[in-house]
Amino acid sequence: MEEGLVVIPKATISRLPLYLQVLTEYHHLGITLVSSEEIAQKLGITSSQLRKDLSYFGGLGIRGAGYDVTCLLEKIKEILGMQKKRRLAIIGAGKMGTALAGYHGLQQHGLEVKALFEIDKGKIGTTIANIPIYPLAELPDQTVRLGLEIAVLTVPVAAAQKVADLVVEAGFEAIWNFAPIRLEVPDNIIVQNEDLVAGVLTLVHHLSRKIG
Amino acid sequence: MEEGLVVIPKATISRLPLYLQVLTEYHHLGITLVSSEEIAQKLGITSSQLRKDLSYFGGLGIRGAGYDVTCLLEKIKEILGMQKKRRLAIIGAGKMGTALAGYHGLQQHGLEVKALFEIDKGKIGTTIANIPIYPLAELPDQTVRLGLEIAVLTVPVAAAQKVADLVVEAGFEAIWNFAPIRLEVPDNIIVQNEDLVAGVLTLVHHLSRKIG
DNA sequence: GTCTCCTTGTGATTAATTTCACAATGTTAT
DNA sequence: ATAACATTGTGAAATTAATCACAAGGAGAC
Repeated sequence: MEEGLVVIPKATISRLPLYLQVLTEYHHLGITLVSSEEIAQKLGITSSQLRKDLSYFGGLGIRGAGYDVTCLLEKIKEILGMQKKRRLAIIGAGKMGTALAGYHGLQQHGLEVKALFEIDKGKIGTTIANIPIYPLAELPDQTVRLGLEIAVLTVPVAAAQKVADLVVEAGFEAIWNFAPIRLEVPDNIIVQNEDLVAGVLTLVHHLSRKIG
Repeated sequence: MEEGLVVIPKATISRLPLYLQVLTEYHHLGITLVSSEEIAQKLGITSSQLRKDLSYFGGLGIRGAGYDVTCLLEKIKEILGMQKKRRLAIIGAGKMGTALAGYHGLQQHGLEVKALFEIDKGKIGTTIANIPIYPLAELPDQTVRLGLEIAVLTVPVAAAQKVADLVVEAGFEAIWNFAPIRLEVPDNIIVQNEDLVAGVLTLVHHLSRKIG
């Protein structure tokens, strides 16, 4: 299985964060070796799917034994591009912005929240979780000065498109969008939509099939 | 296309919340009729995919004209099981729990947050966004009293499995889990994982392919 | 009413993904 | 060193999903 020649299925990439999650758990428990069957059961998938997924990245396992947890963790981090630290800015210091600013999970995965941006004058100049809050007008300057790459949009839906335009203008490479709207941005800007409502509606759909 | 006989693809179901999102947008703009091509462009999918998806639910469109926005919205809400209101409880009144308690998007989709649960004595007895905070010990009683159905888990990862056990014990039907861990629960309990880290890591992967 | 135009709905086709089944190959015990 | 065993890695088969292409049918003009 030579890398570069083979295209890696989107479906495989989408599962890598899950693998990262359970492997991190095993790592914390001090487990060094794990079989595809164990991981698969934990995730509710088949072991052959896990093995097929991992096979795209070369022979990572040890036949007869399983996978080395540390080794596999490193490999997945590499594939996901997590070796390099990324600098984020949160746009919108409301409830959700505040929650994300204080979320340790980001830091733990190499994601550094360097700045918050707001229009509310009362918040500007203060900090949240030691992260300074700047006026939105400073977005272009601070983007360059701090080397910001990813913009986290936690603004009201009515403002989201306008803020997205500013973010693109300021030179961000990617947007992590929490507003329930499809943003229109140039093709070279990466957008990841984090639609919480979509998630819970999937749950509601299953629930209504279960209990009516 | 007779309903009941045909199985609806999972992929189709997973797109319904997106359709709901853009249709709601059109509805607010006062647009009453929309073509599959318009919706598809907004979502970055093909119009034939949209039409195929909708075809599973019967002839919802008007040939030569498009789809009636209001009518289609109603139908999608029905399919997703959104007609009935659902009662939620947020377990963990930290930053994320607070953010969700004040999030209007839930209310707008028929999801009523009736209670928060905490172990921190300082928070118990107070309210967040007019929602009372109860001690975790009252979970079983309040679940019955308030008719709670969906538990939103916004507790630290170290506590998540234990809290999930309590939630199942208390009689909840479903769990919306924000902790980055795969919960082990009985088969009849619905779990929807909302792993924010997974979302942003997908973004990081794309970013590292783009700029290294 | 008829003709033209437009957009849906869908069978057929192609592509993507998952599962199967087993050969390959490493581990462990003796 | 050899045998018995366990688990990976992977072609082939099966399943699921997306796309194509066009017939069906409703809207609007005149």
